[in-house]
Amino acid sequence: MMTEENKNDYILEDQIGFLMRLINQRHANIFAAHINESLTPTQFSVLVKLKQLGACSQNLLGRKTAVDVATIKGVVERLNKRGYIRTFPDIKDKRRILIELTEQGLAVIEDAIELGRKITEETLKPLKKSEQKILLKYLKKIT
Amino acid sequence: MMTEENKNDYILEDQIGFLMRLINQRHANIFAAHINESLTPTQFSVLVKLKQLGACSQNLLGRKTAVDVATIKGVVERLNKRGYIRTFPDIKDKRRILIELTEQGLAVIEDAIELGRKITEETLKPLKKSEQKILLKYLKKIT
DNA sequence: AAATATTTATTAGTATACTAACAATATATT
DNA sequence: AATATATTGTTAGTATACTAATAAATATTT
Repeated sequence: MMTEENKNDYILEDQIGFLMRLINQRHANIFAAHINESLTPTQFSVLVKLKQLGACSQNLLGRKTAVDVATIKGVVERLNKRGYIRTFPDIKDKRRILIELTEQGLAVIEDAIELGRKITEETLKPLKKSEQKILLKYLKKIT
Repeated sequence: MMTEENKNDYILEDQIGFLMRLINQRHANIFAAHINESLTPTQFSVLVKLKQLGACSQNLLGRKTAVDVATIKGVVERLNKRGYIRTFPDIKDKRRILIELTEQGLAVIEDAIELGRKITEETLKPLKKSEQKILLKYLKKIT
């Protein structure tokens, strides 16, 4: 039987979902403080992946960065408008829009990646190196 | 000096920020699968905290749930429209709007909390109980 | 008491993040 | 070849989540 005590022991601050939201907020702050070119974390991820993949479809880019099809459209639109990427039609598949980094986009993301290392480092700073490894290992398991 | 290899070893999938986004997505899916009353995680947090605090200002409620002032307004508006909370003016401080759970809201959140336990459990399921404790401990440290 | 600063709530604007419905194209099946 | 299925991209709608500017009320300082 459920006692009064049991009923009241739901501590919001101990729940993984709530904790993740707090950490996301802290990470977003650290991110914004480091990144000069005012990229969002999502835009950063998309540019990193685009550098790694080379020219690819909007759809694939979204899948590789875990950005859904409706969201990737706006992200690509804004990065395009700012001159970091360009788009062109795929001749072999008329459904597709191909996307690639511009020279400027490449320069921006190469700089940003170096800042990205610092962002990760600062986010994990409260933990020892050994603890950081364990944390990342466990986080990957619940992905 | 930075070698070619060093330059290319930025693995997006190993970064805390990217991992958190993936886990948030998985958690949101688990959350939506369990919660009947179609609450969002944010709405859930707000109702849990409101139950715990009792009547309080919109501003305090936002601070206690880490929802900023601009966002809490919409959250409160929607919960109000659905009849889960009611608002009334604070006589002692005319700036404030006080908020409290309705009977319906209390019933909804009491049910939802039981589901919340299962949501946390399922999110952490890939880890052993001992690993879960360590993960939460480390996550709290980087909050 | 008057001036200053802080707190609370609102509004407008931007950027994710998702669902659902849709159209166009490509692929697989019969 | 014709039909059915799957993929790609777009659009509309909802809900966070944030910044910055504003207004009203309260608290603090002088």
